[in-house]
Amino acid sequence: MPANKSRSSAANPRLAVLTYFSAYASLPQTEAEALRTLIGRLTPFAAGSEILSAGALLDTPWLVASGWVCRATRLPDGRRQILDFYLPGDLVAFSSRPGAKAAAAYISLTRSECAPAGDLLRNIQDANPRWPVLAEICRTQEQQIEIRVLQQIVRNGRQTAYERVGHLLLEFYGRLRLSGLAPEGSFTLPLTQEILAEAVGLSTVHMNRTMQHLRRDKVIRTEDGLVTILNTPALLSIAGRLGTPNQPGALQREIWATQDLYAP
Amino acid sequence: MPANKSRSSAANPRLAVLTYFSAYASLPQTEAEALRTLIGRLTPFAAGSEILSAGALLDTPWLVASGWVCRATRLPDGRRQILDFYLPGDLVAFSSRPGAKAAAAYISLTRSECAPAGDLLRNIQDANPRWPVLAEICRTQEQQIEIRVLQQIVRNGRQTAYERVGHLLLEFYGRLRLSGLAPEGSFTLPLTQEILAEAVGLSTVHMNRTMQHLRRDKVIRTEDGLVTILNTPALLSIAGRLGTPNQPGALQREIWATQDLYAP
DNA sequence: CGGAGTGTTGACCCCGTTCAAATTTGGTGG
DNA sequence: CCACCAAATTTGAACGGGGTCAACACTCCG
Repeated sequence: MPANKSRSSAANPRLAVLTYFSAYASLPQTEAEALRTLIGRLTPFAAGSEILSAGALLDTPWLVASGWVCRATRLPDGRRQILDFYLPGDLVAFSSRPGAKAAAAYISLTRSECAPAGDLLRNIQDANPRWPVLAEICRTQEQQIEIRVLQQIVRNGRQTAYERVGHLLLEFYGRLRLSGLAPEGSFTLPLTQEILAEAVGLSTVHMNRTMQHLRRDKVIRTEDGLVTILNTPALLSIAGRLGTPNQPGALQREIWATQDLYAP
Repeated sequence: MPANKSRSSAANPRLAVLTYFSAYASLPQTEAEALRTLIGRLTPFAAGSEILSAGALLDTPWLVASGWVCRATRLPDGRRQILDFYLPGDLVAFSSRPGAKAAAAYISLTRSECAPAGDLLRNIQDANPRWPVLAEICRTQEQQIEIRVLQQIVRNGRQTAYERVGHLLLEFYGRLRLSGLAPEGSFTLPLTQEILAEAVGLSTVHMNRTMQHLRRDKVIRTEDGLVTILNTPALLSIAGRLGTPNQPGALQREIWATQDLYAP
């Protein structure tokens, strides 16, 4: 197949951030401008490079403008566990808790561009923040990170390979949609299957077979680096086991209900 | 065997809290007294009762004085994943982030006694806290919770059953030692194997077999509800795969090094 | 053209699940 | 103190999900 490598939406890496932030709340003039200056100067990171190492003070946060970043831990025997992902619009190494330290290393999985977000950190730590809406968004992001981390536990602890991969793809889709990076049910996935496997606790080989399984079931399609979701209800059901409504009420509020998690 | 059921160190449930807190920092007079008043009035929770439900505002934190508490999520098909544990001395439903919501339900696994810790929350949210040392300890606890949650991901994602159980027991041991509840290498484990399995992502049956395995290898001993660690180096090696030093340097700082995590 | 990185496939096997049933433990009331 | 029952632990047998170890194909790049 010929090179259709519009691999990144690199047209304007800043657009994703703006779309993402205004998906959460409409920014007043001042704050929109503050955000735009913030992402005015971007720092590039090479694929595989460490943005912040484990144990470091979380006093130099970043805002991802393009590329994919993660938090990861390595076991003594060399195996790696990816803990969570940071996509364009996300805050990296950001903690409003003063004196907080990185519990794991932050690593840029692809080439990426990030903006130093120290201003956002200082803004949120102030009792009367200059940019209240931005502060609110930062707080929401911190909450979302916690939810994602807990979901990662459930994924790795209680779900089958098929369900894990489905849930992860759904997470990516839902998040990228907020920043306009997943138009028409498809998004660019610039990660190797090995990396996906490291996130979801599978071997590379089985990761590959599981994706094939999802393709065979016509739930997704993949071409080049593009993932297209063909059957959203099916994917939802796979990700959340919602196909089997055994327990009647009272469970919708649980975090495990994936549906409206990314629709603020 | 005759009833040797000194099941709980219920002699004085407050002692554990005090031991625990002074393990982190020596409290000045005022703060020690503040802590003692705080745990003056304890609220009992029944085994299995919900302390705070998922989605609720985290504005009513608790301090565990006795018993075991956890955070847990239930999947639509009824299976449960335990996310993390809270032992005597630990803060439950505590978040310094204003407006934070419970990402999962808090549940008392055993009968427990907790002290309302709203004062500690207000103390830490103040820019100039009345009790600086207590504030520091609360912050440390928040950091520890994050580390534990990430470790839980690695456990469920990358470790075998044998390693998971070993690591979890080691975590319990290390934490209980800080509050004086694990004298002479043994501690009371008031949880059923089903609950342990729900934490570590195993079936109840296999949880049972794995504990037998650990006993057979003379790593631990269990009698009644008491767990005794017979071979600490072996347990450390199992928990952290430290038996195979494949990767030379630079990894000690990773959070996965379990050794000194609970020796502040 | 060669080599590294990634995706794909096949064969084999073991770790952990599932489903039962048996056994032990603990609690409760007679 | 014993009978009784529910909960928890333990055991067995059979199955299958996922890991491991190869080899191979493809693309990208120097």
